[in-house]
Amino acid sequence: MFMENNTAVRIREMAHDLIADRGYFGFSYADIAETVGIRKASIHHHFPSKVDLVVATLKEYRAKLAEAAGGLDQSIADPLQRIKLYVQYWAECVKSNSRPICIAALLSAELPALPEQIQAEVQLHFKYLVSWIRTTLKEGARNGSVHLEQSAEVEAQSFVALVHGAMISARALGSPEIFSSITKGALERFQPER
Amino acid sequence: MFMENNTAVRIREMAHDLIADRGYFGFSYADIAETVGIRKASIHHHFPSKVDLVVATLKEYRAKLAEAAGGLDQSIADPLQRIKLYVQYWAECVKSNSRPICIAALLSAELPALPEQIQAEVQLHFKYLVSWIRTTLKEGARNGSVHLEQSAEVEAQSFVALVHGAMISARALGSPEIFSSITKGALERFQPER
DNA sequence: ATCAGACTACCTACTAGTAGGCGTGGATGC
DNA sequence: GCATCCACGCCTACTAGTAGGTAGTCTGAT
Repeated sequence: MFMENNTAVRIREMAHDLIADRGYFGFSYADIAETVGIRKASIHHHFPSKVDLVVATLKEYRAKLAEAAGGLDQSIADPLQRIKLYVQYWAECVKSNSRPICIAALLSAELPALPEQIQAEVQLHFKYLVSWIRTTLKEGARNGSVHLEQSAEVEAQSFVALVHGAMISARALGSPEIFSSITKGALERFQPER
Repeated sequence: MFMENNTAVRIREMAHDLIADRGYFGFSYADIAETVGIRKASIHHHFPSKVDLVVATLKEYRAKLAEAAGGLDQSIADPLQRIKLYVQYWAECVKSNSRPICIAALLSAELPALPEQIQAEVQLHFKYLVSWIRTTLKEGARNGSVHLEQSAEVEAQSFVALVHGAMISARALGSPEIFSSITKGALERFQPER
Protein backbone atom coordinates (compact mmCIF):
# COMPACT_ATOMS: atom_id res chain seq x y z
CA MET A 1 0.00 0.00 0.00
CA PHE A 2 1.06 3.57 -0.64
CA MET A 3 -0.45 5.04 2.51
CA GLU A 4 2.34 7.27 3.71
CA ASN A 5 3.51 6.73 7.23
CA ASN A 6 1.47 9.00 9.43
CA THR A 7 3.99 9.35 12.24
CA ALA A 8 6.76 10.28 9.84
CA VAL A 9 4.59 13.06 8.45
CA ARG A 10 3.77 14.33 11.93
CA ILE A 11 7.46 14.35 12.83
CA ARG A 12 8.31 16.28 9.68
CA GLU A 13 5.54 18.80 10.27
CA MET A 14 6.67 19.32 13.84
CA ALA A 15 10.22 19.78 12.58
CA HIS A 16 8.93 22.46 10.21
CA ASP A 17 7.16 24.25 13.06
CA LEU A 18 10.24 24.11 15.25
CA ILE A 19 12.66 25.24 12.55
CA ALA A 20 10.39 28.19 11.74
CA ASP A 21 10.49 29.07 15.42
CA ARG A 22 14.10 28.49 16.38
CA GLY A 23 16.29 27.48 13.45
CA TYR A 24 18.40 24.36 13.03
CA PHE A 25 20.34 24.43 16.28
CA GLY A 26 17.37 25.63 18.29
CA PHE A 27 15.43 22.39 18.36
CA SER A 28 16.18 18.83 19.34
CA TYR A 29 14.75 15.35 18.91
CA ALA A 30 13.53 15.66 22.49
CA ASP A 31 11.35 18.65 21.55
CA ILE A 32 9.78 16.73 18.68
CA ALA A 33 9.32 13.61 20.79
CA GLU A 34 7.40 15.56 23.40
CA THR A 35 4.92 17.23 21.07
CA VAL A 36 4.45 14.26 18.73
CA GLY A 37 3.92 11.99 21.73
CA ILE A 38 6.61 9.49 20.86
CA ARG A 39 9.99 8.56 22.31
CA LYS A 40 13.18 10.17 21.11
CA ALA A 41 14.59 6.92 19.80
CA SER A 42 11.52 6.30 17.67
CA ILE A 43 12.24 9.43 15.66
CA HIS A 44 15.54 7.89 14.61
CA HIS A 45 13.55 4.98 13.23
CA HIS A 46 11.88 7.34 10.72
CA PHE A 47 14.75 9.78 10.23
CA PRO A 48 18.10 8.21 11.13
CA SER A 49 19.82 11.55 11.68
CA LYS A 50 18.84 15.17 12.24
CA VAL A 51 20.25 15.98 8.80
CA ASP A 52 17.94 13.40 7.23
CA LEU A 53 14.96 14.94 9.00
CA VAL A 54 15.73 18.51 7.99
CA VAL A 55 16.56 17.55 4.40
CA ALA A 56 13.25 15.67 4.18
CA THR A 57 11.43 18.66 5.66
CA LEU A 58 12.99 20.99 3.10
CA LYS A 59 12.24 18.64 0.21
CA GLU A 60 8.60 18.43 1.28
CA TYR A 61 8.49 22.22 1.72
CA ARG A 62 9.81 22.76 -1.78
CA ALA A 63 7.42 20.17 -3.22
CA LYS A 64 4.50 22.01 -1.59
CA LEU A 65 5.75 25.30 -3.02
CA ALA A 66 6.05 23.79 -6.49
CA GLU A 67 2.57 22.33 -6.18
CA ALA A 68 1.08 25.65 -5.06
CA ALA A 69 2.93 27.61 -7.74
CA GLY A 70 1.86 25.15 -10.42
CA GLY A 71 -1.71 25.43 -9.19
CA LEU A 72 -1.63 29.21 -9.43
CA ASP A 73 -0.09 29.04 -12.93
CA GLN A 74 -2.98 26.89 -14.09
CA SER A 75 -5.91 28.51 -12.35
CA ILE A 76 -5.03 32.23 -12.36
CA ALA A 77 -4.66 33.90 -15.75
CA ASP A 78 -3.14 37.19 -14.55
CA PRO A 79 0.54 36.78 -13.57
CA LEU A 80 0.51 39.73 -11.19
CA GLN A 81 -2.51 38.25 -9.43
CA ARG A 82 -0.56 35.02 -8.89
CA ILE A 83 2.19 36.91 -7.14
CA LYS A 84 -0.33 38.84 -5.09
CA LEU A 85 -1.82 35.55 -3.90
CA TYR A 86 1.64 34.29 -2.99
CA VAL A 87 2.15 37.38 -0.85
CA GLN A 88 -1.30 37.06 0.64
CA TYR A 89 -0.53 33.51 1.71
CA TRP A 90 2.48 34.71 3.65
CA ALA A 91 0.65 37.70 5.06
CA GLU A 92 -1.81 35.28 6.63
CA CYS A 93 0.97 33.08 8.02
CA VAL A 94 2.61 36.12 9.56
CA LYS A 95 -0.66 37.45 10.96
CA SER A 96 -1.70 34.13 12.48
CA ASN A 97 1.85 33.42 13.62
CA SER A 98 1.74 29.92 12.11
CA ARG A 99 5.12 29.27 10.55
CA PRO A 100 5.40 33.02 9.98
CA ILE A 101 8.76 32.74 8.27
CA CYS A 102 10.17 30.86 5.29
CA ILE A 103 12.34 28.11 6.75
CA ALA A 104 14.72 28.29 3.78
CA ALA A 105 15.30 31.97 4.49
CA LEU A 106 15.80 31.28 8.18
CA LEU A 107 18.21 28.42 7.53
CA SER A 108 20.05 30.57 5.01
CA ALA A 109 20.90 32.94 7.84
CA GLU A 110 22.63 30.07 9.68
CA LEU A 111 23.93 28.57 6.45
CA PRO A 112 27.72 28.46 7.00
CA ALA A 113 27.24 26.28 10.08
CA LEU A 114 24.82 23.83 8.49
CA PRO A 115 25.68 20.40 7.06
CA GLU A 116 26.32 20.45 3.33
CA GLN A 117 23.22 18.50 2.35
CA ILE A 118 21.05 21.08 4.08
CA GLN A 119 22.92 23.94 2.46
CA ALA A 120 22.22 22.37 -0.91
CA GLU A 121 18.49 22.06 -0.19
CA VAL A 122 18.29 25.66 0.96
CA GLN A 123 19.99 26.80 -2.24
CA LEU A 124 17.58 24.73 -4.34
CA HIS A 125 14.64 26.39 -2.64
CA PHE A 126 15.95 29.87 -3.40
CA LYS A 127 16.67 28.93 -7.00
CA TYR A 128 13.22 27.50 -7.49
CA LEU A 129 11.45 30.43 -5.84
CA VAL A 130 13.38 33.11 -7.74
CA SER A 131 12.87 31.22 -10.97
CA TRP A 132 9.09 31.03 -10.47
CA ILE A 133 8.86 34.74 -9.67
CA ARG A 134 11.10 35.60 -12.64
CA THR A 135 9.06 33.51 -15.05
CA THR A 136 5.81 34.97 -13.75
CA LEU A 137 7.07 38.55 -13.94
CA LYS A 138 8.36 37.94 -17.47
CA GLU A 139 5.00 36.64 -18.57
CA GLY A 140 3.33 39.70 -17.11
CA ALA A 141 5.81 42.02 -18.79
CA ARG A 142 5.22 40.32 -22.13
CA ASN A 143 1.45 40.80 -22.06
CA GLY A 144 1.70 44.26 -20.52
CA SER A 145 0.11 43.43 -17.17
CA VAL A 146 3.33 43.90 -15.23
CA HIS A 147 5.67 46.87 -15.29
CA LEU A 148 9.37 46.17 -14.67
CA GLU A 149 12.04 48.81 -14.16
CA GLN A 150 14.93 46.36 -14.31
CA SER A 151 15.61 42.94 -15.78
CA ALA A 152 13.17 40.24 -14.73
CA GLU A 153 16.06 38.45 -13.01
CA VAL A 154 16.97 41.42 -10.81
CA GLU A 155 13.32 42.25 -10.15
CA ALA A 156 12.70 38.66 -9.06
CA GLN A 157 15.77 38.58 -6.82
CA SER A 158 14.76 41.90 -5.28
CA PHE A 159 11.21 40.77 -4.70
CA VAL A 160 12.26 37.55 -2.97
CA ALA A 161 14.72 39.47 -0.80
CA LEU A 162 12.07 42.03 0.11
CA VAL A 163 9.55 39.38 1.13
CA HIS A 164 12.09 37.53 3.28
CA GLY A 165 13.32 40.77 4.81
CA ALA A 166 9.75 41.76 5.56
CA MET A 167 9.19 38.50 7.45
CA ILE A 168 12.26 39.20 9.54
CA SER A 169 11.33 42.81 10.26
CA ALA A 170 7.82 41.76 11.25
CA ARG A 171 9.31 39.24 13.67
CA ALA A 172 11.87 41.67 15.08
CA LEU A 173 9.33 44.40 15.69
CA GLY A 174 6.58 42.01 16.75
CA SER A 175 4.26 43.60 14.22
CA PRO A 176 2.61 41.51 11.47
CA GLU A 177 1.25 44.65 9.80
CA ILE A 178 4.79 45.59 8.81
CA PHE A 179 4.92 42.59 6.48
CA SER A 180 1.79 43.75 4.70
CA SER A 181 2.75 47.39 4.38
CA ILE A 182 6.18 46.52 2.99
CA THR A 183 4.92 44.03 0.41
CA LYS A 184 1.98 46.25 -0.60
CA GLY A 185 4.38 48.90 -1.88
CA ALA A 186 6.39 46.35 -3.84
CA LEU A 187 3.29 44.98 -5.53
CA GLU A 188 2.08 48.46 -6.47
CA ARG A 189 5.35 49.12 -8.22
CA PHE A 190 4.59 46.20 -10.56
CA GLN A 191 1.30 47.83 -11.62
CA PRO A 192 1.63 49.08 -15.24
CA GLU A 193 -0.45 52.30 -15.38
CA ARG A 194 -0.22 54.51 -12.36
CA MET B 1 42.67 54.34 33.66
CA PHE B 2 39.96 54.03 31.06
CA MET B 3 41.81 51.54 28.91
CA GLU B 4 39.05 49.06 28.15
CA ASN B 5 39.75 45.47 28.96
CA ASN B 6 41.42 43.99 25.92
CA THR B 7 40.34 40.40 26.47
CA ALA B 8 36.71 41.37 26.96
CA VAL B 9 36.79 43.22 23.64
CA ARG B 10 38.35 40.26 21.87
CA ILE B 11 35.73 37.92 23.31
CA ARG B 12 32.95 40.24 22.17
CA GLU B 13 34.40 40.57 18.70
CA MET B 14 34.75 36.83 18.41
CA ALA B 15 31.16 36.45 19.56
CA HIS B 16 30.12 38.85 16.81
CA ASP B 17 32.01 36.81 14.21
CA LEU B 18 30.48 33.58 15.43
CA ILE B 19 26.93 34.91 15.64
CA ALA B 20 27.23 36.27 12.09
CA ASP B 21 28.31 32.80 11.02
CA ARG B 22 26.02 30.51 12.97
CA GLY B 23 23.45 32.38 15.02
CA TYR B 24 22.83 32.22 18.77
CA PHE B 25 22.57 28.46 19.21
CA GLY B 26 25.35 27.72 16.76
CA PHE B 27 28.28 28.82 18.87
CA SER B 28 29.53 28.01 22.35
CA TYR B 29 31.92 29.33 24.94
CA ALA B 30 34.27 26.54 23.87
CA ASP B 31 34.42 27.98 20.33
CA ILE B 32 35.32 31.41 21.66
CA ALA B 33 37.84 30.02 24.12
CA GLU B 34 39.66 28.24 21.34
CA THR B 35 40.01 31.19 18.98
CA VAL B 36 40.66 33.81 21.66
CA GLY B 37 43.27 31.55 23.27
CA ILE B 38 41.74 31.47 26.71
CA ARG B 39 39.98 28.85 28.82
CA LYS B 40 36.23 28.49 28.79
CA ALA B 41 35.89 29.41 32.45
CA SER B 42 37.78 32.67 31.92
CA ILE B 43 35.08 33.92 29.57
CA HIS B 44 32.59 33.70 32.42
CA HIS B 45 34.80 36.10 34.34
CA HIS B 46 34.14 38.78 31.70
CA PHE B 47 30.62 37.76 30.70
CA PRO B 48 28.93 35.71 33.43
CA SER B 49 26.40 34.18 31.06
CA LYS B 50 25.93 33.71 27.34
CA VAL B 51 23.02 36.14 27.48
CA ASP B 52 25.31 38.81 28.99
CA LEU B 53 27.83 38.26 26.21
CA VAL B 54 25.31 38.48 23.40
CA VAL B 55 23.54 41.49 24.89
CA ALA B 56 26.90 43.26 25.24
CA THR B 57 27.77 42.35 21.66
CA LEU B 58 24.46 43.77 20.41
CA LYS B 59 24.86 46.95 22.48
CA GLU B 60 28.34 47.50 21.06
CA TYR B 61 27.06 46.76 17.56
CA ARG B 62 24.29 49.32 17.92
CA ALA B 63 26.71 51.87 19.37
CA LYS B 64 28.99 51.39 16.37
CA LEU B 65 26.03 51.83 14.03
CA ALA B 66 24.99 55.02 15.81
CA GLU B 67 28.54 56.31 15.65
CA ALA B 68 28.84 55.57 11.93
CA ALA B 69 25.41 57.03 11.15
CA GLY B 70 26.18 60.14 13.16
CA GLY B 71 29.49 60.49 11.34
CA LEU B 72 27.76 60.26 7.96
CA ASP B 73 25.14 62.79 9.04
CA GLN B 74 27.88 65.28 9.91
CA SER B 75 30.32 64.73 7.06
CA ILE B 76 28.07 63.99 4.06
CA ALA B 77 25.68 66.73 2.97
CA ASP B 78 23.60 64.69 0.53
CA PRO B 79 21.18 62.33 2.36
CA LEU B 80 20.99 59.87 -0.53
CA GLN B 81 24.77 59.68 -0.60
CA ARG B 82 24.75 58.73 3.09
CA ILE B 83 22.45 55.82 2.38
CA LYS B 84 24.58 54.79 -0.58
CA LEU B 85 27.62 54.69 1.67
CA TYR B 86 25.71 52.58 4.18
CA VAL B 87 24.90 50.09 1.41
CA GLN B 88 28.46 50.20 0.14
CA TYR B 89 29.74 49.30 3.59
CA TRP B 90 27.61 46.16 3.59
CA ALA B 91 28.45 45.34 -0.01
CA GLU B 92 32.09 45.16 1.03
CA CYS B 93 31.33 43.00 4.07
CA VAL B 94 29.37 40.62 1.86
CA LYS B 95 32.05 40.55 -0.81
CA SER B 96 34.92 39.96 1.63
CA ASN B 97 32.79 37.54 3.66
CA SER B 98 33.69 39.32 6.91
CA ARG B 99 30.55 39.42 9.02
CA PRO B 100 28.54 39.42 5.80
CA ILE B 101 25.22 39.62 7.60
CA CYS B 102 23.63 41.93 10.14
CA ILE B 103 23.59 40.00 13.41
CA ALA B 104 20.37 41.69 14.48
CA ALA B 105 18.66 40.43 11.32
CA LEU B 106 20.08 36.96 11.85
CA LEU B 107 19.03 36.86 15.50
CA SER B 108 15.61 38.15 14.53
CA ALA B 109 15.13 34.99 12.50
CA GLU B 110 15.67 32.91 15.66
CA LEU B 111 13.88 35.46 17.83
CA PRO B 112 11.08 33.41 19.46
CA ALA B 113 13.65 31.04 20.96
CA LEU B 114 15.96 33.74 22.32
CA PRO B 115 16.10 35.04 25.90
CA GLU B 116 13.99 38.15 26.43
CA GLN B 117 16.89 40.51 27.00
CA ILE B 118 18.32 39.57 23.61
CA GLN B 119 14.94 39.97 21.93
CA ALA B 120 14.75 43.47 23.35
CA GLU B 121 18.21 44.39 22.02
CA VAL B 122 17.37 43.05 18.56
CA GLN B 123 14.21 45.13 18.52
CA LEU B 124 16.11 48.23 19.58
CA HIS B 125 18.53 47.73 16.70
CA PHE B 126 15.72 47.52 14.18
CA LYS B 127 14.02 50.58 15.62
CA TYR B 128 17.22 52.60 15.51
CA LEU B 129 18.13 51.52 11.99
CA VAL B 130 14.67 52.16 10.53
CA SER B 131 14.54 55.48 12.30
CA TRP B 132 17.87 56.60 10.86
CA ILE B 133 16.88 55.58 7.34
CA ARG B 134 13.48 57.27 7.73
CA THR B 135 15.01 60.52 8.98
CA THR B 136 17.57 60.51 6.21
CA LEU B 137 14.99 59.80 3.50
CA LYS B 138 12.75 62.53 4.89
CA GLU B 139 15.56 65.04 4.77
CA GLY B 140 16.25 64.08 1.17
CA ALA B 141 12.58 64.34 0.26
CA ARG B 142 12.39 67.81 1.81
CA ASN B 143 15.28 69.24 -0.18
CA GLY B 144 14.29 67.36 -3.34
CA SER B 145 17.32 65.08 -3.54
CA VAL B 146 15.31 61.94 -2.80
CA HIS B 147 12.16 60.73 -4.50
CA LEU B 148 9.70 58.74 -2.41
CA GLU B 149 6.65 56.89 -3.71
CA GLN B 150 5.25 56.10 -0.28
CA SER B 151 5.50 57.51 3.22
CA ALA B 152 9.03 57.84 4.57
CA GLU B 153 8.13 55.27 7.24
CA VAL B 154 7.08 52.60 4.75
CA GLU B 155 9.97 53.42 2.43
CA ALA B 156 12.42 53.06 5.32
CA GLN B 157 10.88 49.79 6.49
CA SER B 158 10.97 48.46 2.93
CA PHE B 159 14.55 49.51 2.43
CA VAL B 160 15.74 47.85 5.64
CA ALA B 161 13.86 44.67 4.73
CA LEU B 162 15.33 44.68 1.24
CA VAL B 163 18.89 45.06 2.51
CA HIS B 164 18.49 42.25 5.05
CA GLY B 165 16.80 40.02 2.50
CA ALA B 166 19.60 40.72 0.06
CA MET B 167 22.18 39.57 2.61
CA ILE B 168 20.26 36.34 3.09
CA SER B 169 19.84 35.71 -0.63
CA ALA B 170 23.53 36.36 -1.23
CA ARG B 171 24.35 33.82 1.48
CA ALA B 172 21.86 31.23 0.21
CA LEU B 173 23.05 31.44 -3.36
CA GLY B 174 26.71 31.86 -2.45
CA SER B 175 26.89 34.95 -4.60
CA PRO B 176 27.95 38.33 -3.17
CA GLU B 177 27.07 40.08 -6.44
CA ILE B 178 23.39 39.42 -5.74
CA PHE B 179 23.55 41.78 -2.79
CA SER B 180 24.89 44.57 -4.98
CA SER B 181 22.47 44.09 -7.84
CA ILE B 182 19.47 44.03 -5.51
CA THR B 183 20.46 47.13 -3.58
CA LYS B 184 21.51 49.02 -6.73
CA GLY B 185 17.93 48.92 -8.01
CA ALA B 186 16.53 50.12 -4.70
CA LEU B 187 18.93 53.08 -4.59
CA GLU B 188 18.08 54.06 -8.17
CA ARG B 189 14.44 54.23 -7.24
CA PHE B 190 15.28 56.97 -4.74
CA GLN B 191 16.84 59.11 -7.49
CA PRO B 192 14.54 62.10 -8.16
CA GLU B 193 14.86 62.73 -11.94
CA ARG B 194 14.89 59.66 -14.10
C1' DA C 1 47.78 43.20 50.86
C1' DT C 2 44.72 43.35 47.42
C1' DC C 3 42.39 42.07 43.43
C1' DA C 4 41.68 41.45 38.55
C1' DG C 5 42.30 37.88 35.46
C1' DA C 6 43.46 33.78 34.41
C1' DC C 7 43.58 28.86 35.61
C1' DT C 8 42.20 23.58 36.83
C1' DA C 9 38.70 20.72 37.88
C1' DC C 10 34.36 19.87 38.19
C1' DC C 11 28.99 19.88 37.85
C1' DT C 12 24.43 18.99 35.87
C1' DA C 13 21.67 19.01 31.92
C1' DC C 14 21.15 17.98 27.46
C1' DT C 15 22.67 16.58 22.69
C1' DA C 16 22.43 13.14 18.68
C1' DG C 17 22.67 8.64 18.14
C1' DT C 18 22.79 3.21 19.19
C1' DA C 19 21.61 -1.56 20.87
C1' DG C 20 18.43 -4.57 21.53
C1' DG C 21 13.81 -6.09 23.14
C1' DC C 22 8.65 -6.29 22.74
C1' DG C 23 4.13 -6.63 20.69
C1' DT C 24 1.10 -6.47 16.68
C1' DG C 25 -0.64 -7.69 12.31
C1' DG C 26 -0.46 -9.24 7.84
C1' DA C 27 1.50 -12.70 4.74
C1' DT C 28 2.99 -17.33 4.17
C1' DG C 29 3.23 -22.49 4.26
C1' DC C 30 1.03 -26.61 5.44
C1' DG D 1 -7.82 -23.27 9.78
C1' DC D 2 -3.92 -22.66 12.02
C1' DA D 3 0.79 -22.06 13.21
C1' DT D 4 4.76 -19.67 11.95
C1' DC D 5 7.33 -15.93 10.49
C1' DC D 6 8.89 -11.46 10.11
C1' DA D 7 8.77 -6.61 9.18
C1' DC D 8 7.37 -2.70 11.37
C1' DG D 9 6.74 0.76 14.83
C1' DC D 10 7.85 1.83 19.13
C1' DC D 11 9.97 1.11 23.38
C1' DT D 12 13.72 1.19 27.47
C1' DA D 13 18.25 1.85 28.45
C1' DC D 14 22.30 3.30 27.23
C1' DT D 15 26.54 5.80 25.02
C1' DA D 16 30.02 9.54 24.17
C1' DG D 17 30.27 14.12 23.70
C1' DT D 18 29.12 18.91 24.54
C1' DA D 19 26.46 22.61 26.56
C1' DG D 20 26.54 26.59 30.00
C1' DG D 21 28.00 27.42 34.39
C1' DT D 22 30.51 27.08 39.24
C1' DA D 23 34.11 26.60 42.98
C1' DG D 24 38.23 27.44 44.37
C1' DT D 25 43.25 28.36 43.40
C1' DC D 26 47.32 30.61 41.53
C1' DT D 27 49.81 34.79 39.80
C1' DG D 28 51.44 39.14 39.00
C1' DA D 29 50.83 44.03 39.03
C1' DT D 30 49.50 47.95 41.76
